[in-house]
Amino acid sequence: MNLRDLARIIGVSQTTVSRALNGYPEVSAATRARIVAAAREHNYRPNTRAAGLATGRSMAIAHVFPVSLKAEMVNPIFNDFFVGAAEVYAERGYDMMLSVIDDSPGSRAVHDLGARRSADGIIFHAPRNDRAVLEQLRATGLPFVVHGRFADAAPDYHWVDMNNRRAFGQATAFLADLGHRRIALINGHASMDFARRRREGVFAALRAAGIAPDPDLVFNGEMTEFHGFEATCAALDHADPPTAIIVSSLIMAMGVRRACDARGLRLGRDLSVITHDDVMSFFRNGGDVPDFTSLRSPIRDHGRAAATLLLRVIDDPSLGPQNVMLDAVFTLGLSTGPAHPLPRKRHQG
Amino acid sequence: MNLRDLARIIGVSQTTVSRALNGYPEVSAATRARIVAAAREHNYRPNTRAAGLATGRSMAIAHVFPVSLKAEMVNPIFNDFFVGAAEVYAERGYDMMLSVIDDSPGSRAVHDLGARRSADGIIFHAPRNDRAVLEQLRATGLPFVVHGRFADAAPDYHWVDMNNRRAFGQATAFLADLGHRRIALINGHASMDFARRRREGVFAALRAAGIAPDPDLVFNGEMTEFHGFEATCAALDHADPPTAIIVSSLIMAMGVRRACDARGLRLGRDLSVITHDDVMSFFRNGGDVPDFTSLRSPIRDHGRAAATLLLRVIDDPSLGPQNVMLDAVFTLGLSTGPAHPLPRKRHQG
DNA sequence: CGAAGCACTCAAAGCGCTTTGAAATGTCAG
DNA sequence: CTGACATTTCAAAGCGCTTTGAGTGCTTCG
Repeated sequence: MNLRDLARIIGVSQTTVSRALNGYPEVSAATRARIVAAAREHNYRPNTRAAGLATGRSMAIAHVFPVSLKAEMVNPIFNDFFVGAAEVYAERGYDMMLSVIDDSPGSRAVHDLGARRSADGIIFHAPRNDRAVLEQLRATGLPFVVHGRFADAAPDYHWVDMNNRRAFGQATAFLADLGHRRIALINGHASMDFARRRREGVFAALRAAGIAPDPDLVFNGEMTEFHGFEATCAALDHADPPTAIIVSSLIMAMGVRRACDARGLRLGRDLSVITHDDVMSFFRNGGDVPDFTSLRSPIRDHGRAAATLLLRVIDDPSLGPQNVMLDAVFTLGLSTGPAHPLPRKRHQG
Repeated sequence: MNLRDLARIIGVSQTTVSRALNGYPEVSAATRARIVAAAREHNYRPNTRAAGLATGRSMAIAHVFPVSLKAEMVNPIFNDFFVGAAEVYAERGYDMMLSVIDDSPGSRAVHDLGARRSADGIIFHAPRNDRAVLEQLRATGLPFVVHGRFADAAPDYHWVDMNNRRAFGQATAFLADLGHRRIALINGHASMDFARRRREGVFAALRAAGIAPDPDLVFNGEMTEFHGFEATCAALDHADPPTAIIVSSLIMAMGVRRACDARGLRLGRDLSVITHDDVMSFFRNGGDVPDFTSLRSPIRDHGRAAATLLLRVIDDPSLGPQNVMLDAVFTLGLSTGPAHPLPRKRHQG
């Protein structure tokens, strides 16, 4: 059932049907009602591709992951992000596309995204410290919103991010106030922008507290439970082990907990842990009282914010660079307490 | 840069350019080389919508989640599934769309998916025991592959699923052989088809071992760490508690482990646990030796299998119903051992 | 009463591509 | 040299929609 057939059945022109269904005013109420009824009866839906070709808009948003970070796409935070974004799109009739694209220097993949015109806008995920991609994005001519930020690039593009520096600085200061002097950071890959900002936040707060940051206590790696476990073991095996650990995700924190269990350490007493918590639907940080003291930043809100911003920019391309900075909420749980130095390792003492 | 401009620049007709770029044989090698070079030089990419309108194919696949199971979309297994499917699509030039659609009885959302023609095929996720949706899918006229199965419907549609009955029966038999008589099952929502099949597998194997299934030991709920934790607590509080637990996902198993830790029980000695393991990138089941005895079924393979099947069906719509049944691999870990009845609860003894 | 204005409707052009059917060119046997 | 045939190229139609510019039939006003 297409527009022509429907118009023929009703006995009016295609123009009138199109106008009636798209809410234009030049159609009498009676005609409109007749057309709407017929469209419903015949289950008519405009062909997306044809409408897109005619209007120049495809009513789809591309969510793009650089292939260099394909591993990131399996990060479950994106599910909540997607759900948040999808809610916004659904209200406005947009479809959502997922693309893993080659972002290496010689690649045309980002450019093609624009040239092929299959989406009206881009949400770019998980930027590394590589601003070349930013130029590629600009060259597409499509509006885009970056989830996260490019390091060392002027913030003259649209982005949605959390305030990593502030959140991790706050956590560090809190631990320092509790008397902790040896504070480890279990972080994502060093090439990720958020990881860099988080480390900076921790280091700055350490210095402010008169503590010299120790690079040995920073552990970079994939944001997996396994990495959380291994990094914790490594930290505890250090000659001068930490009494507190700041963790970049709840999933890694579960690995931290497992490592503590394995060594008979109790969270909040033998070892203080603060974790960033994306507040994903699939992981709850304990029940009424959170297990972990945490920096909460609901990732679904990030998805909503990014999608909302992108649609705004699509509606009004003249808009100057829009930056949305979401603050994490510091939430006290059971995993932190005053510093109790761990017994030195046996071979040390 | 569009086809017309490009053709004008090169000095040939649009037809020739189109044919040259799409690999048709009616173009001389010399002309083709000239055209390909020019296309590359001018960064030409065909407009997806226009090509789609002309060919009737949109080169996109829709991954559909019923809104009644929006909660399911945040299940991290889908990330690995997406990545697997995306790999297949990338090879063939397909885009991937994500849709959460209203699958309630009166809704036209599934129908619209077909009528709007924005995708060439559908992968339908996480079916409930509701075959009305199956009819809606058929009515779209689009090829579709179901990830999972509809209960109580003839398998006369394309699906990809794991052999839930067999896997969970195998796990149950294994535990029974170790002397366990009280075996609990921590499962997904009862309305999910896979949950039903898994329970059937467990019950059948119990009966085969001469054990009467106890519905009290079946716990349905969301596949979250939290549900794993709570169900384990509930199971252990039972008057006649289980000595073994079969768990439907590794994430829930992490909740089981947490509950054991909280009660001072050791996995594999005080309580045997077998978990289904989707082998997601984000969770590793221990290191070289798996922590949990598990039924492994790499979800990325499911994604690849479903996408491959769908493209096959798109290429050849006359294909009869194709069913891909993936078997889980039973992997021995450290979480199982011979039955040791737990001490009865105090108020009982 | 005729011109002007209004409300409504329509035919046709165009979005950028693919594909059909025809034309131009080249090749070769007779 | 001609006709038959293969090769290469092209103009034009069409995919299903939106939108422009042009009507059509009424009402209203000078």
